[in-house]
Amino acid sequence: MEIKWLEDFLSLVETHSFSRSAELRHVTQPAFSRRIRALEAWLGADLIDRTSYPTRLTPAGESFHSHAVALLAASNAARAEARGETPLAKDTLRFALPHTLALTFFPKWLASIESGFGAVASRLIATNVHDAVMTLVEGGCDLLICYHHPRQPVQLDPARYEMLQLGLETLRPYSAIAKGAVRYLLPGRAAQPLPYLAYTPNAYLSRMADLALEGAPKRAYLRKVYETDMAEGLKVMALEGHGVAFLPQSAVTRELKQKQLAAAGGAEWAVEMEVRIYRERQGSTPFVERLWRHIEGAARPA
Amino acid sequence: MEIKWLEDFLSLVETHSFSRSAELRHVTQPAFSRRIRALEAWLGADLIDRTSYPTRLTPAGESFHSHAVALLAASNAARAEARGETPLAKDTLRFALPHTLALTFFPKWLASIESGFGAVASRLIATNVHDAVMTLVEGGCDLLICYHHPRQPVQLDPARYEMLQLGLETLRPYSAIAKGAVRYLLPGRAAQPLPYLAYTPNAYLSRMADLALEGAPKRAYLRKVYETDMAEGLKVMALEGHGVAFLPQSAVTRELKQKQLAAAGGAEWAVEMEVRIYRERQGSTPFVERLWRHIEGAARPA
DNA sequence: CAGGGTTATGCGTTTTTTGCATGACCCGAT
DNA sequence: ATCGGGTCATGCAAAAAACGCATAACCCTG
Repeated sequence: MEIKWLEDFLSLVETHSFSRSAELRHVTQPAFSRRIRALEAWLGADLIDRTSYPTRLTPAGESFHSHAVALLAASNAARAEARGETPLAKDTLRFALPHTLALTFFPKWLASIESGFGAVASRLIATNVHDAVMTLVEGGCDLLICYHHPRQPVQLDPARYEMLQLGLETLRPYSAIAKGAVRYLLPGRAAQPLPYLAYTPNAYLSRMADLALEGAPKRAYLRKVYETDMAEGLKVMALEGHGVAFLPQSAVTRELKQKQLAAAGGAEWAVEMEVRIYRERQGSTPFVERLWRHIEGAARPA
Repeated sequence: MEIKWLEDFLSLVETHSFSRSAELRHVTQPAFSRRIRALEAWLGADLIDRTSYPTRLTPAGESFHSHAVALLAASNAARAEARGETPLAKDTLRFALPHTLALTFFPKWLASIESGFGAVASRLIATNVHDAVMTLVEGGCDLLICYHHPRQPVQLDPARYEMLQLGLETLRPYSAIAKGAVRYLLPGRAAQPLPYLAYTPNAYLSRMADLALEGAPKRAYLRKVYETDMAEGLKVMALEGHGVAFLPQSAVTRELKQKQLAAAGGAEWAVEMEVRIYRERQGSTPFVERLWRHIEGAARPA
């Protein structure tokens, strides 16, 4: 049995879809399907009821879920200890965030929390949205902060995970400024499409950018010239004038003020996302509990 | 990471030898060595100090040992539950024994224990000596009963595992009876070697039979005609007159009485082994504790 | 009962693991 | 000091496993 299979299974429990999980786990759907079957064969019991869609867990799958979480947590703990990683100082919070939020939203948000709550020792795990969700599920973090959009919902069972909205974030197209004017402007022309700095398809913001393009009243003429999975990677390319990139507003506030970047289109090209924070309902330490109450209080009036 | 690697590691902890564990785990030494390295690579820390022989555990290896045991126990428990295996009735003892002892020694021994102690509900896991030892190490059983000989010691740390001697067992060569006399008699003749019913090399008793042959004053002339890893398998072949087999005395008491088998040589061809019972010092249930005390009392006067 | 979306299967290819042969090394004995 | 038996590591070719692609089988919805 491979530990990898447990991660596969947990991803499948979140998405309820073989093809979606396969994508998120960076394998093809047949390979993913076979890995789940291998896990089932090893277990000697079916985990998934495939007779309908969306797939459901069998009772065995239901009961195995908690075991899988515990096994992964134990294996991670064993590894951490073997590596001699210093255990976290007491009351250090473990946050999991997608890269972009870690670089833009998080520092300011933490400062605002600390101003009312007091200092918070924290460890930050920056990955992509899916892995951050997996980290929460596996117990690798106390709190998860990520984007949310109705068309690309984060799959976390509300019965198990509690959620608060921390704010809103607008994703818009930006471009460098040349001679005092924005260099590229949507929608572009069919004869001369704009160079497009895109997210890799597996990135959460890739789907958001697609939504923005689909939702706009006009069709955009774009020619993909670059791909990466981090907003910051697109930003530096945009700053160099390589093209148009959809970026979260909070990632570009400084560049806008310094007139290095400008919106490459009006509000019709924008998509609004929530920024959410999640925690597991069960098993919070008193410290997490107290902080959660504070966030709740700070968020509600807003 | 593969669960298999954890079993490899536990075997290595027992034997302190890559080559010996490789043999016991049914892979070649290079493959075994690489699997241990793979485990170390995954962990990010060395487990084994290879600078001297016998190999020692590094501090990381020392600390990982208990984690590995716990992980294996958890994975086995998860599997058992997923298969819907009914949990053992309360106070059911789990015994691990090599096949031969399960068929010969155990029934009588258990009866003698029950006569003084009262009924004991038990589940018996019959495998080979090495896997039985692994079962104890992994927490898959409460009690381990196996052979012991100074030249082929069972590698269990006395600090962790408590031991009692249950009795002695003599391994001797036997052969079918033809026309009132033993059919094959050691040492045989160089010109006409005796047909030999042998244990497969990985069997514990294979080594014991070798010791018997080495320790005898005369060289034996044998021609291997059959191999299997269970004494009972050799016995049925011997009964059919296929040759000479080294068998534990307790396996042949009935056949000797019924004059179907006879010793194929005198006491000079015999090897005496202990029958031992082991348990983990820590974590015994009160019931195991009570039974252990009883065995102790029954064993000491003998 | 079509059509889009989902999981399973067949097959050729790639990657990984294994076994064998051999090298490097340690240790005790001559 | 060096030899010899035994140990673990490494190079390489063969075997096994996993993967991706194409496609079939299937389910749900309109």
